[in-house]
Amino acid sequence: MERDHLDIATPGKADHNDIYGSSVASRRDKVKHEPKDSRSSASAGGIGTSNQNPKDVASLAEEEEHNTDDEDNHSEDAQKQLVLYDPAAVGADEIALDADPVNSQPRRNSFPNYTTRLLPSVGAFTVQCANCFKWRLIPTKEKYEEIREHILEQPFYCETAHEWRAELSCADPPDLTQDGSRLWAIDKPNIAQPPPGWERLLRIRGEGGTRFADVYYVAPSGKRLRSMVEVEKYLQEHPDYVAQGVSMSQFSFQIPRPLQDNYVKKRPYRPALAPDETEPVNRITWIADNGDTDLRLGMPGAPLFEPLSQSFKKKRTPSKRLSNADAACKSS
DNA sequence: GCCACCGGTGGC
DNA sequence: GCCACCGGTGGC
Repeated sequence: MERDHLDIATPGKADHNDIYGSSVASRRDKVKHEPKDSRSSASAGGIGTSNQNPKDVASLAEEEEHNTDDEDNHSEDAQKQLVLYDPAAVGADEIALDADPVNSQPRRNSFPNYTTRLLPSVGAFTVQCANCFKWRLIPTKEKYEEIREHILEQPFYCETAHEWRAELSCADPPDLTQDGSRLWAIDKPNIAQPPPGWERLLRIRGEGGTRFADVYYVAPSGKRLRSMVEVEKYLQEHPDYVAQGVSMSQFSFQIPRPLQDNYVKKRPYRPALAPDETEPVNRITWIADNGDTDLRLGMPGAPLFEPLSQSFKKKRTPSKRLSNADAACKSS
C-alpha cells in the first residue's frame, strides 16, 4: 500500500548551460520506476532536484544505457500531485520559472563520510491537472504553496494556470513528464501556507541518509525553527506574532516522499518493537488506504489508479530518455 | 561560535 | 514502516 510514485530522474546530461552553472546534474541510480499508482489522491508533490554528485556520473551513464526508458513513462499517474522538479532538466522555455534561487542552489554537505557531495535541491514546482493528468509548472513557490494548501477541496486543473498562462488547456502537451531525468517526490497535500513574513524551507538530504528531507520555518527575524516544539516555544517567547495571528496550525513539518525507492536508507530491524506495533493504522488520513480500489476523489471516471506492476520496469528499453532532459533551461 | 546537515532514537 | 524531535559535528 503505499506506493507512490517515485521516480527519479536524472537531469540529463546537459552539458551546457544550465542554471546551475556547471553541472549537470545527473543522477541516477537505479531507477525504479515505480508504478505510479495513482492513488493518492491527495498527494501532492514531487520534487525535482538536481543532484549533482560528480561521483555518480559514471554510474549514471551506465544506468542510462540500461534503463532509460522511454515510453514508459507514464502514463500517468493520475492525480493531482504537486511536484517540484529541476528546471535545469526541462526545456520549458516559455515558462518563467522563479525557482527560488536560494533554495535551488546546489548545496554541498560537509559531512566526512560524504566528502563534498552535492545535495539535491528543489528547482521548481509542478502540479498535476486533475482532468488530463499532465504536469503543469507552477511559477513560484508561493503559488505552489497556495495551491497545495487547498488541493483536496480545490483540485488543480489546467485552467487554474490561466492566472499565469492564459492559453493553457488540457490539449497542450505536458510541461514535463516523469522521465527519469529528475528526482521526484510526492508532497503532502493541504499544508498551510506559512504565516506572512515566514518562509517554509525544504532541504533535501543526500541519498542514502536516514531521512529524505527536512523542513524548516524561518521566522521574520531569521530564526530557523525545526520542529513544532521549537515553533511553540518561539511563539511563546514572541507573543507579538501570536497577536498578529500566527498560530500553530500554520506550521507543518511534513516532508514529501521520494519516488525513488531506496533513496533513503532503510532503518535496521529493531527487535524491541512489538509485532503489533509494526502496522500503525490511520497514519495517512488523507489517502484512501485500501490500495486496490479506485480512488477517485471527485473525479468520476478518471483513471486514477494504475496497478503497480513490474511491467513498468520491464518496459524500459535502452533508449535515450534523457535527451530532452537537457534542454536548456532558463535561468530566471 | 554558529549553523547546516546528518544520524539516531522513541513513538506510533 | 513512517514520523517527530533533537543532539552531534565539520566547515565556515
